[in-house]
Amino acid sequence: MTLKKPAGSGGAHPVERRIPMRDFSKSLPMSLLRAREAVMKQFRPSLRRHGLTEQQWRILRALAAVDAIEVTELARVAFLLGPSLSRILRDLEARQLIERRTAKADLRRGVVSISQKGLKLIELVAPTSESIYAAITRRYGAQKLAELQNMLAALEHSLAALEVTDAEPSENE
Amino acid sequence: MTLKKPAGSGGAHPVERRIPMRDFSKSLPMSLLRAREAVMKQFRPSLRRHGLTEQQWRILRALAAVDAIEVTELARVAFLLGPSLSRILRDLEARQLIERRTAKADLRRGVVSISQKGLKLIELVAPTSESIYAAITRRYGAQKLAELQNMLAALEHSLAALEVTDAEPSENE
DNA sequence: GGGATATGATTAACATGTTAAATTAAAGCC
DNA sequence: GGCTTTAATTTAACATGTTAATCATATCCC
Repeated sequence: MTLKKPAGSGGAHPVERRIPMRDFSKSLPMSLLRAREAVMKQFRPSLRRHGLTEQQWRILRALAAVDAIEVTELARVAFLLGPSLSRILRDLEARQLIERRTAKADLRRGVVSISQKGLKLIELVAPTSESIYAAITRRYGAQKLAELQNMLAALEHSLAALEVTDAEPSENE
Repeated sequence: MTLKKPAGSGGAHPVERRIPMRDFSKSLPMSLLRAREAVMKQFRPSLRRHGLTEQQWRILRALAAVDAIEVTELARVAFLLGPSLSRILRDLEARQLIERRTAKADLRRGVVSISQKGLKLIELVAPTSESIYAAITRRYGAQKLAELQNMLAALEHSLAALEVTDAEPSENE
């Protein structure tokens, strides 16, 4: 709280503050960030024990749900940018958790699938993961959780319409 | 969609799939991640035009609201881990957007404040930022937005109780 | 069918996330 | 008062986020 000035406590020139702006910590991006971090904090230790990062786990899970998938589509599903995905796939392939080939019809496209070893790893991690998810659901309430996810989806949908409203007001080039 | 196998299309051994798990893309972490990304996508172009990242902007905003603040407290408020904050403060100081000193009472503690130059930058960015936030609020609905934030805060609070329920079920000791 | 253009994927470069280790200063203890 | 322990911050090391550039292949189009 303390809003007093040090009154010449360091030699540097103290500054007048107070620019009218929304309370920073209550902004929507911060609310979403904190909420997500609170959730992921529950999962990370278990993933880490199995040598997986959050993103690697997302990829393996996405792959476990299909027979094979193209890299671009995988990026969309796992919500990763191309460069991140590219690096992670390189590592997962080196660990033999996934397998890759190229599409016969279009040599530019890569096709990825999970390996037997990858499936075994998923089977090892999934029970704990599901258990944590269940605990969260119990704690917060299944009903409320569903409602929250609806509201999040609605938010996403709302903003898809705006889409990068570019251009500065005062910076006429 | 297509769930058929390539039937010997690459030489590698195709794999039996289907491990029973929640639909990955509908998980809470993914919902929160996508929602946040949809929001930040609106802000990033403007910040970028002013040479700021999302995190740098968080720090400057936090600093603009106080006269001075200790590094640890700043990390808490801006929701950044120590190492990230340490690097960013180094850069912001080099750009003369902030000023640092050490607490007289405890030489371990760093004290940070925003500079005049930093304040000017904030004044330059804030209008666009506020305008974007207003547009989001209009689009989604102020009422709904408030409710969403309440639910996010409640989620955070719920999970604070759980706090890292460690220990694997099948990995005794 | 060959050159311009577009697309899928990767690489490059820099910023941050994440955990562990190192560094420096305080506090506690005897 | 010196020694151990604790605390604040930074550094180290590696993984990912983010944008731009590169590379290879496809597609267009004349």
